Amino acid sequence: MAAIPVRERTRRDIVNEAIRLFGTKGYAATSLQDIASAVGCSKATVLYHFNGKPGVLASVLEPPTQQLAALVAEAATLPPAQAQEHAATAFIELSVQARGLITVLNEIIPILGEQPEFSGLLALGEQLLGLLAGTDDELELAMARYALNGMLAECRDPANRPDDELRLICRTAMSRLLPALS
Amino acid sequence: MAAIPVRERTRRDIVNEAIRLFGTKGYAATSLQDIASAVGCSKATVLYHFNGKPGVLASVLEPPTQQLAALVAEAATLPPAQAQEHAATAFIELSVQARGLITVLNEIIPILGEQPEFSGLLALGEQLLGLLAGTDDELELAMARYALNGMLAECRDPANRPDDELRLICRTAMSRLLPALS
DNA sequence: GTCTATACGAAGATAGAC
DNA sequence: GTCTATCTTCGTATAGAC
Repeated sequence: MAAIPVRERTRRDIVNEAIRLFGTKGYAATSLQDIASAVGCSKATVLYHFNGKPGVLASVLEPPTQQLAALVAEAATLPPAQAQEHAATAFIELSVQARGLITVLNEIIPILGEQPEFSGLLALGEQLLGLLAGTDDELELAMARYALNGMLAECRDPANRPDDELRLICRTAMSRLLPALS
Repeated sequence: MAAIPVRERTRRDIVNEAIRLFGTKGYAATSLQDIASAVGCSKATVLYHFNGKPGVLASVLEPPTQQLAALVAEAATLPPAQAQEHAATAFIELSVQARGLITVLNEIIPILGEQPEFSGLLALGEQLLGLLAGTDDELELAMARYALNGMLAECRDPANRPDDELRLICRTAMSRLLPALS
């Protein structure tokens, strides 16, 4: 097999440790020194590979962002009613599987709008809201936002809840908030 | 009229500026130096009057905490069905009126459990969940949590939305999530 | 009692040697 | 590409003037 370039190897190690630390201790409570120590390098090395702590965060959130983009893209190919159903089901699944990072997402929402690195994620969130609401009505869009934000919070609350229980709760709440859902 | 003691005057000034700054910039983004500069005193003076930055936050959150305590106490005197209705209506009103601080609350939720100064607020939140759910059923409790967390997030989202619009959204979401509500 | 001045450790970030 | 050294600012703590 081909050798992995040193550059990519170091970057990957940093991202992996950051995922682990952000998911357990949270974003704010994890220092660059924590990440550097876990990887076995210096703070300066982390900052050489990434554009500050937000840069590390952006790389950590990249995979789930890609998954969300795929979700939205696939829903766009469906007729409205099926698009709503697909968005709801797939987003619940995505959230349940990325629970650790959803906790991080909750933490950084207040600063999400300020960092241009996350404008893509914000835009995807807006598209998801439209898909879930299935209409342009302001009140229904608000219900979709309620559902999304409630889900983000629910993924955080009890850390060790069975996935199936979390799925049931999220699905029930979605069905109640969005009557058009089956 | 009686002269205000210097001690209380300084404390009040600090709390008022902290409320303003926390509400606009957020808790983490507001430094003790910011507060001290706004008041016109030194950092050390702030720390003389309050037990660190969390101490300032505790004083800032004290009025809404008292209001929440009053809400829960009054609901406890009512029969179950009316208690649920009262909890929902009064909590929506409390949240709408304290929007700026609700934003702060959202920000500090992850660290709320670690600071003993806020254990009272956490306990009140649990009691409120029980009142809203109106039952011990785990799923309905989760729906109440969903409603509460969605509301906290909704109070944050668009800063300059009319109060009445926010009330309607919160009320609609609560009614859908908690079918026992009228 | 009330406040100013000062100092400490840790954080994110940068500069420059190797 | 990685390091050490350094800078600034943060929260925090203490000594001492008034």
